Amino acid sequence: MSSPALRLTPQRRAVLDVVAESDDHPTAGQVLDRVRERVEGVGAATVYRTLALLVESGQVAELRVGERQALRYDQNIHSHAHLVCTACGQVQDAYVQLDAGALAELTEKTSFTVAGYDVQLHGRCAPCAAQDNAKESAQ
Amino acid sequence: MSSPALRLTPQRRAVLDVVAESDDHPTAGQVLDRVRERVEGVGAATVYRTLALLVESGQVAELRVGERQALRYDQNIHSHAHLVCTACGQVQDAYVQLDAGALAELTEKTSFTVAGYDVQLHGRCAPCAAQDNAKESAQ
DNA sequence: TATCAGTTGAGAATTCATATCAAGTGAAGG
DNA sequence: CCTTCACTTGATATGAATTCTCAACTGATA
Repeated sequence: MSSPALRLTPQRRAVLDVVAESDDHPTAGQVLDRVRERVEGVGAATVYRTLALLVESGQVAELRVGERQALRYDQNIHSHAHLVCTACGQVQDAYVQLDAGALAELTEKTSFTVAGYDVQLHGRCAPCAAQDNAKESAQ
Repeated sequence: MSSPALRLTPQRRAVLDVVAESDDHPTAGQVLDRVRERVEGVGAATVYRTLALLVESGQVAELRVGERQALRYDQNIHSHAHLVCTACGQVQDAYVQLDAGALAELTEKTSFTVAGYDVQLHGRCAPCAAQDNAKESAQ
């Protein structure tokens, strides 16, 4: 019952690389596209399976964000915040620390073991906000 | 072009009531089940439509959380945090404020207009944490 | 070289959510 | 009281994302 011999196949290597090199929080579909640019004929199932493995082993973070459903993947596994533009759907990283004291207090009060957190700030990115203003004054 | 006369039908009333009385962040499917306990034969489309209306009018918050996909709905529309158990998927409320100063600084640095935020803390709820420990010592 | 657990890709199957559309409903005016 | 018409509804079709199934493939090991 030692380690179950996980193989680092070309497909897995490609998924790993694509995620590591992406800082735009790609969806599984986008990862699939990018993987296929490197290795021909990779199946969707393989990419989904590999992403699940990476998430399970803590090498990649899974993000649920934006107006629509698709999950997104983040190579930054440290707790951090995401700025989500509700107009264009773009997601960018941000750093907002939660107060450690408040977290400790929370843990004590709720007996919930906090492993990490994700702060999602939603609003408008600069370009979309500008566009909004333009539209508003045009009316 | 005055108010488009939104009718408060029995179906809508039921959805409204169900959400207002639920503090477990039900998914749309769960809302549908609960609504059907009150009003027979309600269609799924009606519940989805009504939930969308409620979200749009700001009476209900939409949550994207948990291991699986389905959206969840929250009758608590004030900015608050959610403790998400990564083992059982349970979601409970928590109160963790973001530092206003940090937010202001962020807005300035990124020119991102923040409309609101959602803090998701993930980890294990007390029962699941206990189960983990039990399993671990059993090995 | 035979074996076998681990992997893969195609396609089917699921799940969640939204779109379509004909039929139902009720308020307002005649 | 009856007609009209905008608003609703529910069945069903549709669509997107994800997972499942399974036969074929691969490579380390005996």
